[in-house]
Order: sequence, then structure tokens, then C-alpha cells
Amino acid sequence: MDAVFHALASGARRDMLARLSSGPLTVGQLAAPLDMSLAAAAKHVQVLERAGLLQRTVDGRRHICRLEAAPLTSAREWLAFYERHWSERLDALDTLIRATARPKEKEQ
Amino acid sequence: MDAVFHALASGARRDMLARLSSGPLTVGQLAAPLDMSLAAAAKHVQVLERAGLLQRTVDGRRHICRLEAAPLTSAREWLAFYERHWSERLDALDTLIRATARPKEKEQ
DNA sequence: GGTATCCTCAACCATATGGTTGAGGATCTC
DNA sequence: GAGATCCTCAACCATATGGTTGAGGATACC
Repeated sequence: MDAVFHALASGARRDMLARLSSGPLTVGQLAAPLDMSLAAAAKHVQVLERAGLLQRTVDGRRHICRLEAAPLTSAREWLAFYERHWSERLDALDTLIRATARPKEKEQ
Repeated sequence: MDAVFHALASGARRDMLARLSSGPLTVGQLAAPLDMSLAAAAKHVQVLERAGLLQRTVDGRRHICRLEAAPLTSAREWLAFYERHWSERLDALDTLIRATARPKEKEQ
């Protein structure tokens, strides 16, 4: 989980994942639009790979990368859980506001 | 977005958010169960605060912290988008497998 | 007023991170 | 075989991160 969130905490890496969602790309293709050296981009690919978000297959001298979205599920579930708590809390607040507002309406 | 994912990329900070989902806590209460100094835990609180995931109000000498789950929404939406791509891709693969499997059944 | 409590702040340290460059292995192309 | 291409690796550097300790400000308590 640490690894997944850490991998996502970089715009460059999220950009890579975004482009991979349209289909497999080589390391060079992933690196091209980024404003950094190939070696630096390759390190980002490694981070994604270690987080399980990217799978690599070697095809001759090219390394083909494809998105592996499975680890995103547990991350999304974690987020959804606390988001739910939050909206429940908002609902409770809403109920409270309505409950305290009603009597005042009667007073007026 | 960077800040949110970075804040979530630490077990200690996710633990803080988890306990905050049950209600407000002071910095001291957040720090207590963690195996580190108060000052170190207070730094984690700062990271959560800067990511907008935690709101602080000062009550005398105590600092009351409450969960602010709104930034989680955009993070979850980002994840859900790529998860969707992934399941669509799985569906496409499933369709492909069924399409190629049918003729073979006829051959047998 | 004196002391305990809660917390921040600053200084410091070790290590991790994110970038660079240069060298080179493996593969394709001619 | 020669050269270009794709990529990794190692070394290096600057800065960020995550922890520590010690000092101290503000507040609460007796």
C-alpha cells in the first residue's frame, strides 16, 4: 500500500500510467514527453514496477510496459471507506441542522 | 494531488486518518499509539494538514484535529478512472477469449 | 506564583529521493 | 563487421524526508 501511494505521488508517474491506459509503451516512449533524461524516466518506471502498477516484458532491445491496474483496487477501496465515513458525517450534520432548525421555524 | 498521495504513502499517517474517522483527536492522542516521539508525530500531522486532509483548531494548549476527507474524492476519482479502463480491458479480453473459443468448440 | 502539561520550533543526523553524466550490454540494421 | 538504437547500470550530487534531542511558549492546575 505504501508503495502504491508513493508511486502515485508524482505527476510524472501518474502521467506514465495515464498514457499506458491507452495501450503498451516502451520505456523510451514513456520517457519522451517528460522533461528529463532517459535514465531518470527509467527510474520512475522502476518505481511503478516495484509498486506492481506496471508490468514489463523484454522484446529484443526494447522493454514493453503495460498497465497493471489491480493494485489500484485496494487503494481505491481504502479511499472509498474514509470518503464514506465523511459523507455519513455530513448526513449526520445535515440531520442535526434540520432538527435544530425546525423548532426555530415554529418560534417565528 | 501530489500532496494527497504523498500524505497517504505512510502507514503512520493512514493510521492517523483512520482514527480520526471516529472523531476529533488532539495531536497528543494521535501521537500516543505510534512508536516515535511527539515531535515526529507532529510532523506527520503537518503533512496531513498541508495536504488538506486534516483541519486543526487550537483549544487552549491543545490542538484539536479533525478529518477533512474532501481531497480524498479527487484522488479516488483518479484511481477509479484507471480501474475502469482496466476492467474494460478485462472485458474486452474476455470477449476475445469467448470469440476465439467458440469456433474451436465447433471443430471438436 | 510555581509547576505540570501540550505542543511547536530549531538544530542536527542518517538515509532516501530525484536528477545528472558517462560507460557499456544487447539488439537491430545496413 | 560496423554503427546506430534502446536501455540498464554505477557513480555522483543536491535536496527532501523522517527521525532524534533540547529549549521554550502558552495554558491549566494547585
